[in-house]
Amino acid sequence: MPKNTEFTDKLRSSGLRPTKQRLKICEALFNRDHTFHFTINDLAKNISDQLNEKISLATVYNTVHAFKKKGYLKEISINSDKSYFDTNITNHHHFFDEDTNELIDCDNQVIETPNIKKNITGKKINSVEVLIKVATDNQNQK
Amino acid sequence: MPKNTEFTDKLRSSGLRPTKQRLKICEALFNRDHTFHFTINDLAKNISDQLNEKISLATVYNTVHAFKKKGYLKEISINSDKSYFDTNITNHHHFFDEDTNELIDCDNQVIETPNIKKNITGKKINSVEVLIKVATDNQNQK
DNA sequence: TTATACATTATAATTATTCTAAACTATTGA
DNA sequence: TCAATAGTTTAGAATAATTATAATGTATAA
Repeated sequence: MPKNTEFTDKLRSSGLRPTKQRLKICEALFNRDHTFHFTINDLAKNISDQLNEKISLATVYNTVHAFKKKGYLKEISINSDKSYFDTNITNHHHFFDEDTNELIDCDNQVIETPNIKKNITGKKINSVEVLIKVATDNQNQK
Repeated sequence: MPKNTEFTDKLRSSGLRPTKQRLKICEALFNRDHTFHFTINDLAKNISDQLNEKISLATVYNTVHAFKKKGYLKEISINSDKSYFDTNITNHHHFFDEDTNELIDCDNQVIETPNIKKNITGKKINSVEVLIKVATDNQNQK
């Protein structure tokens, strides 16, 4: 659980100015025991509700994308109507519960990262991710 | 390559009325040698340019979603700013070329479907899909 | 053939996201 | 310490994808 000076260092070390807003966003994202998933709206709401700070939505967008670029966040694509982000930046896989729209992390103990037998010529593999969609047994349409 | 009467049967058998528009959309989607990926805009444009038919965008949306619900199409989520659909409804995996934004199918010969060692209690696995992101070697930010 | 339930359509509404340009602020170095 | 300046924030406008609406049209069952 890093304190604010650690966030300041973290930001500075990656060339981002440690502004008040960015520090608040760091606090909301990284001052936690567990990693989690969020949408930009969730985050903005959380900051205004829990931390009692009003940060412009545009700034939250800017900052989240800046953090993603610096590798502090990952973007996840499950359904296309919203962007989800993940504070767990390790290589890991997901269960997606289609009943509840809940996204659950799981690691290589639960799902073995598959073997890639052939690659695209001249390209480097950046990530290999598995998405498992689950739902309760007795329902078959969305 | 089914002819229109086959599309009529296909639609009727799943409880969808074989309207002029739906048949045109079937033609655009399924009258092909290979499966492919598309956005709804692509499809609407293709129908108006290639097949010389103007179908309301709302109808294309309705129809694509109806086809998805019936299992004639799959939706793919790679990036969140657009919805992609796939006429290949078999269980398969994808390479995503981050340089060109191109999505490439690959089957179980190329990527072995991974073993799931633990599932969510009370849930049924609906799909297991692997997404491999690749890019040219000497570039590391988006 | 007609009634009706389902489809289509143009357009408006909504939603997520990005853009813009002005005001603000962290940093650098005089 | 104090500007200069380059990077940031902001509200609001703009854009783009998608969904809703409500009137018109059409496939189908009786």
